[in-house]
Amino acid sequence: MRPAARLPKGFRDIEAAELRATQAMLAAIRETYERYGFEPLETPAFEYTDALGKFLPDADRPNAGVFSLQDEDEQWLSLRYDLTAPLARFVAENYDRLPKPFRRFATGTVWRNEKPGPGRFRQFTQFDADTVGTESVAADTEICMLAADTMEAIGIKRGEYQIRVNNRKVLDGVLEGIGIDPADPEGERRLTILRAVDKLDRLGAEGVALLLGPGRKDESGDFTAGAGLEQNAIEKVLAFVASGAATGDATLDAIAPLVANSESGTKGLEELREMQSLISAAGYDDGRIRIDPSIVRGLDYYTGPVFEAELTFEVTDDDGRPVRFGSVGGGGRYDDLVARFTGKSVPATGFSIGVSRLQAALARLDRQSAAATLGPAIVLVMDRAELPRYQRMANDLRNAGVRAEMYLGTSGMKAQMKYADKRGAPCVIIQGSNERDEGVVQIKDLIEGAKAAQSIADNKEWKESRPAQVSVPEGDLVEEVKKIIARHQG
RNA sequence: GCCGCCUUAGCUCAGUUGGUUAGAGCGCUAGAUUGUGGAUCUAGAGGUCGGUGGUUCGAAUCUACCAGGCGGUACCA
Repeated sequence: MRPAARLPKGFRDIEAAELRATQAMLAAIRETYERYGFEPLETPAFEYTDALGKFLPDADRPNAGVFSLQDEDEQWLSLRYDLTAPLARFVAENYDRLPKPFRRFATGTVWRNEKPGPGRFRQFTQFDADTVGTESVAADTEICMLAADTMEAIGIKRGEYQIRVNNRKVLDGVLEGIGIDPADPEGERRLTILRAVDKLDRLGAEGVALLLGPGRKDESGDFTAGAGLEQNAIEKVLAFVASGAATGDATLDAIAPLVANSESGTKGLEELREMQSLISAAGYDDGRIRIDPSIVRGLDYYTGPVFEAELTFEVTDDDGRPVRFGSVGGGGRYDDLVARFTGKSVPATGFSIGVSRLQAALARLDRQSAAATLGPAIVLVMDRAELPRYQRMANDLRNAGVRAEMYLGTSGMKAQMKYADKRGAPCVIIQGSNERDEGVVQIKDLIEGAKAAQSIADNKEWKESRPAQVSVPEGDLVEEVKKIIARHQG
């Protein structure tokens, strides 16, 4: 039986135009990260599963969320699901020789074995920057500024994005205030609360209130268990989440009374105040970076500041319905990740851009950075006996830095013209026996030709007028082709 | 994982109360046009109607299960 030619679920092929746009975006991000002084680092796609911390509890098998396989020595390997866990492994393994703080950026493919959805795939690209080895919130602030600069570097205008900042310690302070111990190792409830608050933008305050309390039934009738908080506890959490004000300082003042009785909350508030003063000193308090108590992040390894990059414009799908892309980047401080390996706490903070998701959002906006790239100039094969001659023309063009190819198929001239059209060729080079005898080549500008065609309805006229076609001496071929390309690259 | 909706040609979709050989537009291929991508006209290729069972004299149509897709929700360490 023949295998079906089919793409695995949740994966996708990426073709030329998108690939070029991706490369352009990666280059812009990289340039920004380099400018902040981060160094590139590449780690492999696979890590030992235990290094990723991905074994199922109480089982000898990796978590279902990661793609895993067993090596010949029966050790479990998993494809990385983010770039942070491999960084922690790298730092732990090379700790002594690395400069501290250690600052690196990394980009690459990550894999998650989860249910795919629109804009959510099982393989995608992230671009991370992290600073490892300092507790200073200056490092966190800088990461936020980096995130803002990066958004602008890839063509998102000021005002179209926002970097939102909060602090887990403040949140813990609020939880303490309602009788939840954040340090409780059985902190299921804390995580449930975090995740509930994380859904604020999607479900609204009423939805979150249900998730904090008895639970919520969604529109399909499915029920989600809640955190089981008392009514006044729910109100306290929601009050905190809603305490965002017009300015960072006003927000901080609004938060202050809510965490005044908590040591952790007070510490977090101090950190936020320090960040706020650094942010405004750098001028990023103009809306680029904002303190927002509703940002919590669903992951539980964050220990201090957390950030999210959001797009503030609406994106619609092909049917005009609004699409929720969620955050296009996020991060925060994770002071305990390296300690998993060394036992020694190493403070770290970082940010990850979801390149694929960001690009999908930009594509919806029709804002792909790279315009349609011109195809190669095509040398038509009019006479197969003269292949070497055509080959030489293509070579001359290539040596002059012009993308060119000789038609490599075996079809006739009409098909060759169609091929050139489909390839987006700026022009074709035609030399049949007539031209060869005269020592000339015909060069047809396909883009001008297409424009001219719009005003020609009659086929005879279309053929005879040969729009946008010139005859030049063979020696002028390269120069003429360059002229045509220059005209269309403007 | 759970809930709901959907699946007919490469794409977008028609298809009567279940009734002969399942259609259209676009796209594709070829010709009209001995050496010119467009336009026009003509012809052609392309379908086990998502799969497998069931009901029926007869199923694209009804039904059960499965797969895939979409949406919601959960999970996303």
